[in-house]
Amino acid sequence: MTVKVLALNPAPKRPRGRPPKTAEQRDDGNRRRDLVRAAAKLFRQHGYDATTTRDIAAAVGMQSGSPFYHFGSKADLLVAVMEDGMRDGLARVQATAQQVQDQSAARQLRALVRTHLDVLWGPGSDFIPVMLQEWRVLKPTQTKGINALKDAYEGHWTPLLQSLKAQGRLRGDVGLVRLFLFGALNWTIKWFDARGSASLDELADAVMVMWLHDEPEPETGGGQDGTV
Amino acid sequence: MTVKVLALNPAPKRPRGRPPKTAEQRDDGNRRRDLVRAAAKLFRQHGYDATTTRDIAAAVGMQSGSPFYHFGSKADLLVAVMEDGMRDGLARVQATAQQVQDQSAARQLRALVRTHLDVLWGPGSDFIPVMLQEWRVLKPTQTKGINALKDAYEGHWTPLLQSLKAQGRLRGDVGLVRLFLFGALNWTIKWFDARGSASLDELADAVMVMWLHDEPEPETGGGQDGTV
DNA sequence: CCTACCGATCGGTAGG
DNA sequence: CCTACCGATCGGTAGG
Repeated sequence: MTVKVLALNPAPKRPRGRPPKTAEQRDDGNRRRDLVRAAAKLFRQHGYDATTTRDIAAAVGMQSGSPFYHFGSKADLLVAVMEDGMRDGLARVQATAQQVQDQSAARQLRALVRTHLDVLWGPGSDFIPVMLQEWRVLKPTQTKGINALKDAYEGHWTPLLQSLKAQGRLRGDVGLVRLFLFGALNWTIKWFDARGSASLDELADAVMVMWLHDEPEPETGGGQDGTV
Repeated sequence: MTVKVLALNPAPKRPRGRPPKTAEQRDDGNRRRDLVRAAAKLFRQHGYDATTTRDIAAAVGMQSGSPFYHFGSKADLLVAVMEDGMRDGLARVQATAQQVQDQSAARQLRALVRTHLDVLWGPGSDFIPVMLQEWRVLKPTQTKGINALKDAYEGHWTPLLQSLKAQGRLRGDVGLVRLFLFGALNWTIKWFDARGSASLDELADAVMVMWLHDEPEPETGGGQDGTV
């Protein structure tokens, strides 16, 4: 049995003050999530500035002032969208990295690329596109926490790119490779149509074909990996 | 002597109503350009929505309502920024393409890439970044003319990419290659710092190193490149 | 979380 | 191109 022993938290065993509406209680934590989800969708469709807090409220059946019961400002809502998105994206990348850790570096990269495309385009993923497109509306103080998540996200890629470069299958400065690779993938939010002709798998394949160079031939007869 | 014989225009030989300030007269056509330039700069810095028509007016020393003497709406100003930017960008790409037409396909591509980076990052080039970032605020009817310019711009790339693919130096579907290549380059508007460590030349070199594959070896025995 | 509301801002216009 | 202004919208708040 794991028992939470967080020193803070005044042990809210029994409800205080608020009438015991169990149905509403159950929703309670979800209302905030509903707002974030609706905000993500609307921000993605129309942009942050063009979306009003009234739009977001209406999308979840609230009155115009009610979002401010959950969030201090419209910008805080945007921060929440980005943070939730990055937290989820990071989890997905971590899961993928673990699943494929025993495979070849090339296969690992393909898996990460595919996961990244899914983070951008999979069902219910408006969060990261919003982050990518609306990054500049936030001030540095507001993006501190998100930056930490982004660093962790990118951290999963660098060693892989380095090992592929060591194998001669990737060329150029690894830092630039990563930036250009993310650029190529992230830019899909400007042109890719999920209902269109190409699939995410085809996109991932194309990336690999374009970027991965042939394995250098072994020097001597029996060399197995390129070096030795 | 070229004499304007435009049937319309009631021949404004002598100034009517307005006092004959010749200096102001000389600026007349430039005021509009001033507005477009100021708009580009401000749109780039703060985004379209966050920039007010008052900001733009102030930037060129006008009163708040005066931009609407030159432009019907704020959106029209954005259209003008994009159109001017694309017209200039297209001219630059055309000039480059002509200058290097006798060089190898690889050199031609490198030249185009470098020019594109200059369109994005050279002095006074806020126009295209604005276009790339604010594309979605315009309705399809407003982007018709710009789309034609974009098609022409991209038209300069496709045959080159095709010939590089035929040489085996570029891999994957040419359409996707172009999209991913533009993506990688355009995404620099999100991270590149013109005052930073890397130069535009280094960026262009990195792109070539990453994307271009080794030339396939000749079929017959005397292989000259990687083998023997 | 709703009701009722404020204060500021902003695109745009009439009229010269 | 300026003066003076309108009308609407919008983020946010008090008070329950």
